[in-house]
This record gives sequence, structure tokens and C-alpha cells, in this order.
Amino acid sequence: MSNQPSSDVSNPLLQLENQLCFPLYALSRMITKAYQPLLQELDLTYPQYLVFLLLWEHQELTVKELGEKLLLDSGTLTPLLKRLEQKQWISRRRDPRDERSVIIGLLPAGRELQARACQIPEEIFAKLNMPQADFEALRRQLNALLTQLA
Amino acid sequence: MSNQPSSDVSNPLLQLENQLCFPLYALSRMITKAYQPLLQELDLTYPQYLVFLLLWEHQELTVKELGEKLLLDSGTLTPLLKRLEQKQWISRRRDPRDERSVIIGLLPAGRELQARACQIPEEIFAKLNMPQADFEALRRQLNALLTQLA
DNA sequence: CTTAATTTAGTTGCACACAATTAAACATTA
DNA sequence: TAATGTTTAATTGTGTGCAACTAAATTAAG
Repeated sequence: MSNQPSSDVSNPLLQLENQLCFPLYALSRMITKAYQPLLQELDLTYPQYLVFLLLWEHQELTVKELGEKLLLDSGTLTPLLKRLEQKQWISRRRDPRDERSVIIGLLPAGRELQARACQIPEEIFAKLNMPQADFEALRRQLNALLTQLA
Repeated sequence: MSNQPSSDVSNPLLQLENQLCFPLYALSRMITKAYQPLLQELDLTYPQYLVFLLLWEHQELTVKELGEKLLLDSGTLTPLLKRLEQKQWISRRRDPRDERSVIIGLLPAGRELQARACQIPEEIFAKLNMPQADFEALRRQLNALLTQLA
């Protein structure tokens, strides 16, 4: 006759509250949503922004390399990259030394996006409203878990 | 003349490595992928599993309540719930006291899924291969950040 | 050199996510 | 109570994610 959540077969391990997966899933989406208004001004989606972070740093990467770094496969990347190609922000060409590979490069308009994006990290950090130390600690912890699992 | 990543305009704040968002995004997808083979045996997707976690605990919830708890809107939930209704796992009916609301309830087949799901949390925990204390600490930290931002 | 295996992108199909809009039911207020 | 505003789902359209499959190029084995 207890005043339980209303089920007598309630398994604490099966409660949303006690999952690790859910806050990861929800936080990931919330942070993506925090980026959205900033990225909208650049006409970029969040995964497209991640691709550009890599291209701004490396100039050229194959689809395979992008997939390894972002943990995304060609089923996701190919249509995404084709949309960026249509906007003339990136180039796609076969590697002449290995025709299986497609090399993604920055076009001038894509390179110029960097200047407009460079304030985004600070603006996001301000939105999060977290102490810098907590931010760094969490980032390192999540990165460690990520490389351990990948 | 330094041996930089190959760009002279490289902004550390714009490197994938230094983002908090990326490990969250990638970890979330990796954990979803870890659930996939277990959920496949129940013919469930990961977001559908989250809906059932709530329904097993609360028996009945409106679409609005599900959306508040999962941070999802009706554009995501309505088609997802209709698929579960087609499988005869849940019921969807208007609240007679407020015809705007749709009440989602468990049907017998949906309730019986719980017995088959109850080993999943342990199996996932084993896959993660993390000390229990780390798991709990991370879960609490992410939940705190989530409620702070939401 | 030829066959078999592997690697790499692309394609297809399905299920989210979410912004934007619509429509019905309910609440408020003049 | 009539007009206005709010709440709640549903709908539409776009863009991921990802499993499964295909096809072309390369490599390895015999």
C-alpha cells in the first residue's frame, strides 16, 4: 500500500532518471539547439559546422578522414557534403592516386566563413554559463570516455 | 616557421578537439549505437525505448508530459507514438476533460516488453566498462547541467 | 596474370529532430 | 457572451544518422 510512482514492478535501473544515456542524449540536443541561432546566420547546420571546423584546420580531407574524425559514415556525409558543394563552399574531387577516395577541399566562400564563425565559441560559452574550469574538466572527461569507447 | 596543423589562421577555439559540444554529440550517438543490438531484439528504437521507460513507470502520460520529460516536441513524438500504436503497444486517446490533450497508455503487449527489457541496463553498463563510481558521478554531473540549462 | 578479398563512396529506406505552420479546444477578458 | 489570446497536437518540409546494399578501385594470394 505504498505511495510508489504508481507501479509495483518499478525497476530503478529502468527509470529515465537513473540512466546515463538520457542526459547525454538530451544535453547533446540542447547544445545543438544553442548553436542553432548562431549558425543560422552563417546558413550552416550543426554537423556542417563540425565539418568546417575540420576543414578550416586541415584545408583538405578525404570523406574517410572526415568520417573517422566525426564518427560519421558516408551515408550521412555524402549528402551533407553535396549540399555544401552546391553552395560552392567546398570542392569534391577523386584522389588521382586512389580513385576510390574523394578529397574535400575548401573553396574561397567556405574559407571566408571562418571569419564569421570565430566568435561562436565565446558566445556558446557565455550561453552555457559554466565556470571555465568545470567546462574544461567536463570536456576532458567526455573526450577521454569517447576515445576509450571508440 | 612553426609546424602548425597547416593553417596560419588556426584559432584554437575553432578546433574540434577543444569543443565541448563534439564529445557530447559523438558520445550520445555511440551510446545509442551500443543500445541498438539489445533494442533490436525488442523491435524498439532508442527514442522509443525512452518513451517506454517513462510509460513503465507512470502507466499513462500525455504527449505534452512526454515531451517535457524527454525534451522532444510533437513533431518528433506524434509519428513515433503512431508507430507504437500500430504495433498495439500503446493506446492514444483524447483526454475527455481536455480534448486538446492526448493520453498515451500502455497496452498489454507494451507492458510485457518491460520484462524483456529489464536486463538492458546491466548489459549496457558492462559494455561501457566504467567503474560504478565514475558512472554515477558523470550521470549526476550531466543531469545537473541538463536541469540547469533546461 | 587472374581470382578473390578489401577498401572506399554512393544509394536506398527508415526513423528521428526540429522549425514553422495549422487547427481545434480551452481560457480570459472586455 | 463575443472577441481575443493561449495551449495542445498534428502536419509539412528539411536535414541528419545509420543499417544494408551496390559498385568501382585497389590490394593480396595463388
